[in-house]
Amino acid sequence: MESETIDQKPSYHHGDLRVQLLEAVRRLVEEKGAEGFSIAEAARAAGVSSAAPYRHFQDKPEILKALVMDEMDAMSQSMEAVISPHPLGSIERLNALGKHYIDYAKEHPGMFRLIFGITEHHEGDEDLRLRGEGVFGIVIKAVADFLNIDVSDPKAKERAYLLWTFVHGHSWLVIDGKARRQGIVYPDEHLLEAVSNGILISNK
Amino acid sequence: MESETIDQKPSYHHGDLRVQLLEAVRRLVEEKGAEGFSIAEAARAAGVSSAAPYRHFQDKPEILKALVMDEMDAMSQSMEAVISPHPLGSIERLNALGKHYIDYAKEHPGMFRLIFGITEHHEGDEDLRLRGEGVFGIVIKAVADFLNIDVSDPKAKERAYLLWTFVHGHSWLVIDGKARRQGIVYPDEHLLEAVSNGILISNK
DNA sequence: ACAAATATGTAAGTGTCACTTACTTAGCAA
DNA sequence: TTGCTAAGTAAGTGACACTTACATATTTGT
Repeated sequence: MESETIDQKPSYHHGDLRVQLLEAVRRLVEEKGAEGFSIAEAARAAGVSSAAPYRHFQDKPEILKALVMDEMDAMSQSMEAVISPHPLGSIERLNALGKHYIDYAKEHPGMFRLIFGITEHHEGDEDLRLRGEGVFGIVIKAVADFLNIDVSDPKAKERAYLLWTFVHGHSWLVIDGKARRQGIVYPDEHLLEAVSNGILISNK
Repeated sequence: MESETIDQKPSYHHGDLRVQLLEAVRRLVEEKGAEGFSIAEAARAAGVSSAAPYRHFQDKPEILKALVMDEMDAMSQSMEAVISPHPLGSIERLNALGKHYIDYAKEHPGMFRLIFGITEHHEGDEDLRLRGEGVFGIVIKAVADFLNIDVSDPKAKERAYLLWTFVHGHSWLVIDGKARRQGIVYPDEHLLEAVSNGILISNK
């Protein structure tokens, strides 16, 4: 319970601008997409001048990066959370991860596009790469456990990548409306099962 | 041989503006991405004022739509072309389609993002939906032929969709650099084989 | 052949945005 | 208290999407 919207001492200094800007940007990205939001509007939402954000972030890409880093950290945690109820090495663990990815895309399409589509101005960014590795590592681990091989076994990474391409592709096609527009109506669970069956079980 | 860049009669009317604008936009999209190009710059490239494009297109989305429609028509044709050397019902036909999709993404990432990512301002557009259906239909047909079932069999569409999610996801991950940054180095052919094997052959 | 209608161009706006610069204010450390 | 610094502001600059009023070609009807 720090300070919420309650304390409105309209002091010259905002006191919590960085955080509130990121909140505003998150909301705007969700509403208008990563390309549709403007720093100016986020500043208005936070009640400061349009120049104020530049005291906390260099430019637009840097704001987006900060948001993505926060969200990827949260993603790692929520991924761990969704697999925890299922026994180690079970296929349910893997399906839960896939479902989680797809659900996230459906519930937060704007953020999904941002997180898994960013790269434009962040091609060599090590902070982002590491976080990506963290998330992907969870999948590799689950695959390795399921196949009963070591995480360092190249096969684990290869299979994990194949699963990733599916959920990634499916997520995009769903949030872009392309799946529905082509009459694709299979429930996610059905697709996930078909995929893990084809990729992991058939040629185990 | 209509008129090329050769005839430079600087008449008031351009004569070929629509076409040249689309060419300029295609180039700019490839250089700067679908969000990075500007109508103003395309107009400069075509040697006209920044207001001229609005005689041919209502707004930015409409220019992009025109470009996408042209490109999807071309895509249908090139898809037919790449499968034609392989025997009907062969797995090579399918792999050729997948390879073609991935190669297109790699060679024209800007256009790929545009074509397979558009939807922002075109959610209900029937022209685009139909063209998507045309492209997807080619895949469904190839799958049906391979499985020796009718194209109307729901199984054909389902399997085709699974293959689509894979090549779609893989293409995005590759052009976004996420695959390479996570140390994914398998050749496309290897992945394609693993997938068609898992999705189509194992549980044929 | 010629005039009117129409298509296609321009110049000069408007409003918004990203980002900068010069200045101001508040908080903190000495 | 004094001054350094962090974090605001106002007022720009230049680019862009899109509009409006006007200009010039081309086409069409007679």
